[in-house]
Amino acid sequence: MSDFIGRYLNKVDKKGRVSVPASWRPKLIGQSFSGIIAQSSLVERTIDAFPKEYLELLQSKLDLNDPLLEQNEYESTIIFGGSVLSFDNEGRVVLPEIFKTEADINIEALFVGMGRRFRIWNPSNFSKYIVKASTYMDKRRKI
Amino acid sequence: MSDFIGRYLNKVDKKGRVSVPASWRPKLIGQSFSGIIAQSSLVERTIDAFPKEYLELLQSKLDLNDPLLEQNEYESTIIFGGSVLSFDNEGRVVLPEIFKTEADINIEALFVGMGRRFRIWNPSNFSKYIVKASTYMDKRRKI
DNA sequence: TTGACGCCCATATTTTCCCATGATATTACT
DNA sequence: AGTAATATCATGGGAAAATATGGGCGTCAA
Repeated sequence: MSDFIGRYLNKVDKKGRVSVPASWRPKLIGQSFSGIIAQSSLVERTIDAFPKEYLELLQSKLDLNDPLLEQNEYESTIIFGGSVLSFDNEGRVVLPEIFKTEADINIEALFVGMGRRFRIWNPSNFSKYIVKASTYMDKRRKI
Repeated sequence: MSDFIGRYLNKVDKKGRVSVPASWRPKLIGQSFSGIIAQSSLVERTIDAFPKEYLELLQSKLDLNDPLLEQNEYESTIIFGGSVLSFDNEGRVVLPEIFKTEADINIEALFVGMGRRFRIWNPSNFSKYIVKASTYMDKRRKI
């Protein structure tokens, strides 16, 4: 049901490789492609990541809005800041340079589950974020 | 209805393992996963824990919303960004390092039932909490 | 020819599995 | 009832398996 749960801290080696949590891999392995779709988050300093199927889900939503853009939208999602990162034999992906700078990930990468997708964080950026998120949720609870 | 009732004090061994109270285990065993979902409490110095089913309930609620909404972002990070702790053959779980520091649980773990969920406390923190809570209730009664 | 990348192998570390022990509670039997 | 046999559970530790990590080498392309 929920694909990505939990929090995993892994190291980024000098080649830029990082292990994707083993328990998540089965959900990222398809017949056409094994790996993740990633893009710099538009709202936070982090990488948004998800399986290819999730992209297709988003796509079909967009299609409802404007069927004529079908082809365009799909491609633009990938081309603008989106990357296809495929696994090596050990279940790692290579983080492109742009993510390392935009999300500030160099030594350690924190994988954080969000249900249908996940994020990859610089651990200290995540600490700040979690404070923000908690505060928000706390306020909400009290309404 | 109320799944988790009672208090149990168990030991944490040097590997970080702790037995989950045997009487609770049946409620934490599913066909795909056996164990608990845990997260640092936002409001107290303790661990909040619950069955995975509870998560799936939340997921189906979230699915009704637009996956791109920011509100979802905070929610799903809090909810799914916790930890997945699965049972070993003896019904124990391993407490990740982060809990040991954030909830201050190292030698003993006190399991406290809260109905649908339960909490795992450092026993002395729980004592303080109880004092605080009862004082609060006491004041309220006098109003 | 340098570097990025895919592929392969080696090792370290972590996690899981399996079995043993002791304590406590439960049941059976006389 | 009193005592012995049995079951349940918490706990501990060693061994095996899985995972994360690090590095080498050949290929391809700029």
